[in-house]
Amino acid sequence: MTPPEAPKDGTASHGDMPPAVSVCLTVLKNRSDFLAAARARRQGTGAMMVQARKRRDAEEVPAHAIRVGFTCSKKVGNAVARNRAKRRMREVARLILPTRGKPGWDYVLIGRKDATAARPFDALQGDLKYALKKLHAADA
RNA sequence: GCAGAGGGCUGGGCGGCCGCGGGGGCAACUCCGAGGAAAGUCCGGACUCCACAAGGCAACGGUGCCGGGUAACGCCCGGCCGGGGAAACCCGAGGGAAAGCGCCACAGAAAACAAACCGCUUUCGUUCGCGAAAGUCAGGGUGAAACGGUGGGGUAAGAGCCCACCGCGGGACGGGCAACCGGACCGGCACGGCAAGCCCCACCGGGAGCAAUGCCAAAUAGGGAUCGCGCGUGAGCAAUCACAGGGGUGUCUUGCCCCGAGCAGAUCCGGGUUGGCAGCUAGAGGGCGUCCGGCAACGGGCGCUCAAGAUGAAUGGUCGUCGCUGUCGGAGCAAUCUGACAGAACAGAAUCCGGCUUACAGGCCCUCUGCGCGU
Repeated sequence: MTPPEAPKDGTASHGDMPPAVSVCLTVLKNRSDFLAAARARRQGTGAMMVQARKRRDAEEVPAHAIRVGFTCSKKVGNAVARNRAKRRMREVARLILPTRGKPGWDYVLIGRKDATAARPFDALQGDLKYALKKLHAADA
């Protein structure tokens, strides 16, 4: 039931696209970045928790970059379950963040037991969009 | 066909769209990219560091029928013995109990070497209920286990006291590489079990691990406290050499190395980094075919072919379709056909190999045993 929707999603995103400069997504690797994000705003949804932080100018990261990290603790399940949850979140982030994310921000997506792996993909995308809207609104 | 036994394989296929990691390339692009257990981290190795080697002794840990295979093993194969099963086949920590110590609950008279509760027999006594002494272990009862079992002779009653058979112990000799098997003959029979209690014997084992280890870069510190060692002799202008001394691996011997007038050693406290590259994937390598040796595990030859290397950690996300299974509905005598919905396990490389163990939806194949049916 989704294939007709897929192109529509693509065209819709063209409108929102910010100037092409900022489309680079990088991955968070340092523990300190994760800790900083954890102290900032958070928004829970059905299938995941999203943390977002606007970086300070002093940090030595390109100002327009959008950075994203993924966390699945052992509570999510065994290695197979954790990997699957991370992959789905990574895919969702790849589709949504270049258009809906804000340059200069760090995002951390946290997986939930069963929910992250089982939620329909459309709904998972919706969750992230919703969370971003709430987080950005709270900042403004 | 039914019941049972053993072994092996597989672990959805195809196609869109969008991605990720690594190699090659200036680029376009192109090639490769999870498992049978990748798991538990239980054994065995390779590799690296701890400076290193030989022998003796001691300790600790492991292994434990025999032979073979292997780089090695606690693994695998073949065999032996014991036990279970009608059979195929399965199970067994399976060296030593006359080196020593220890233990053997409950029950029972008695649990390890000496003993006699009930009972049986004889003699004596008797208040005729029975009591005492002696003989005895066949019968009873207990137990996981009780001076071997059955029958006969024998006797006061009994007992390997004697005899036959079975069992047991020793055993010339024969077979086998061996575990072990057979066994003439001899012995009236003695010598209980537990070694997954200590132990003895044989064999094996140094420790730690890829966060090993090496290089580069940055940053911080060139900290503080306590303890301990040392200031030697000879030669030489000196570098240095020799000796004494100190230290080093459980210890000793032999040997070796380091220190040897400094800014070194140990412990604790405090602070900082926990980035990049190498190690890092081609090796006892996997697969297919074929030939040779071997009962087999396995070994050897030839030909072709294959190839993850990540590090907040790639190897995917999503959709369609086919196949499989189940439920419900429809058609059909039935096999079957068809529609809708649902389900599809255990599980994710982390230096690399050989094993073991554990988890696992569904499906497929081979061999053997017994019974039934047909020809």
